[in-house]
Amino acid sequence: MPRGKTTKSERQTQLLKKLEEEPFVTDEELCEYFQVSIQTIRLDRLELGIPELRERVKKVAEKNYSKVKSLGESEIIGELIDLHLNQSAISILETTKEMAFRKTKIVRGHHIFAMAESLAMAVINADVALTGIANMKYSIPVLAGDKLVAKAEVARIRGKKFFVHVKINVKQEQVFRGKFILVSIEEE
Amino acid sequence: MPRGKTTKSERQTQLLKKLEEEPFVTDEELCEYFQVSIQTIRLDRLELGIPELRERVKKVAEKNYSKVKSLGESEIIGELIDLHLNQSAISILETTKEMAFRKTKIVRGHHIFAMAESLAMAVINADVALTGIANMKYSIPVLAGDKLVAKAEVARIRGKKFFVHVKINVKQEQVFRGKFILVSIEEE
DNA sequence: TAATTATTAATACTAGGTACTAAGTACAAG
DNA sequence: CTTGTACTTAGTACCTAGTATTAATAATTA
Repeated sequence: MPRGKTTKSERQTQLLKKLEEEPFVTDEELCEYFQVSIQTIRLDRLELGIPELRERVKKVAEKNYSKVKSLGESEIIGELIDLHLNQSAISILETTKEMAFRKTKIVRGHHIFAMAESLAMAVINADVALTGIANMKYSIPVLAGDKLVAKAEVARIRGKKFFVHVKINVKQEQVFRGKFILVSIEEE
Repeated sequence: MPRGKTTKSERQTQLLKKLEEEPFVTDEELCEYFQVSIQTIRLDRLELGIPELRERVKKVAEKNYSKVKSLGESEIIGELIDLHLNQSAISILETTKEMAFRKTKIVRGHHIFAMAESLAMAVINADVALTGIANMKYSIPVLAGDKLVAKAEVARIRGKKFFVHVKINVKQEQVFRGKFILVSIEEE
């Protein structure tokens, strides 16, 4: 729905909004949408520092590509900063607003669970481990932007079963604790 | 490291591999890498049906953009197919290889947890709910491609606390069960 | 009305291509 | 040795979605 004529600043505000919703729009489509010439759109982009379509597409592609890659590569959520195999490990994770509910900015539980689970697996000296049973408790809600520090400790090893305790803190406060029983699967 | 001269089919095999690893490469960079003319690269791409750089970038961007959007919109993992508010709910989720470990094809625990958690939240008639405590048990590993069916039942409501039981099955076998205690947060 | 701001137009130039034609090179078969 | 075929390179015209710049016109404000 093309707008009727408005002021420059109004148009620029709407332009920003429009591109946030629909970033893959050409100048030509924009100038039809706003009922102005293509040069006006380009001046607006110049003033607002909005890059051209192809740059916008590239940015989205690169951001997501690297995300997918790093997740596939490491298979650990968060950054491993300390590791004593079969004993203990520490990882950190900076939470973002993408991990949280829009309304409350509370980080969704499965992100915290994923961090704990992957750290528990990392600390085990087995090629492949699988979560058997997890008993866990969330204490305080985590907000987007909080920096999580996870500590894993191997409590007991019994054959193929590993008992790992994971605690996650924000600053000095514990926000999660869980007991994982991991079962190693050996290669045939 | 530019290759020494090889055959056409060898080069094309390597080209496919190269672009899978590094999809954001121009023909010019490729022709230097393979030590052939730019036209050869273009003929190769034509024969192999590989689109131009800008199309490749666009594809990656669109794929990931829509993924982020759909995840943000629904905030439920899996497809909700039945819902009796404050009583029970059913959702289904087709697992993919992206959710699994590369080596074993076993689906990572947090995806199963996320499905259960979000279904538990969906069944509650509260604007925003937060996982308090979750006690859970995985029984059988889930393999990439398995179709998960989750059933949630509200066991008890006590003030702001909701006790929800979630069971996830693959065909007739239970692969997960968990008890969630959700706490509703009211608006001020 | 004059000055200022906003908009439109026009032109030259760019990257990273497509599509096409033509010519050159390598190598094995006759 | 020459011919045929596959492969490779070169060159041209054209495309999209722009940038950067200059100039002219329209709208607003002092």
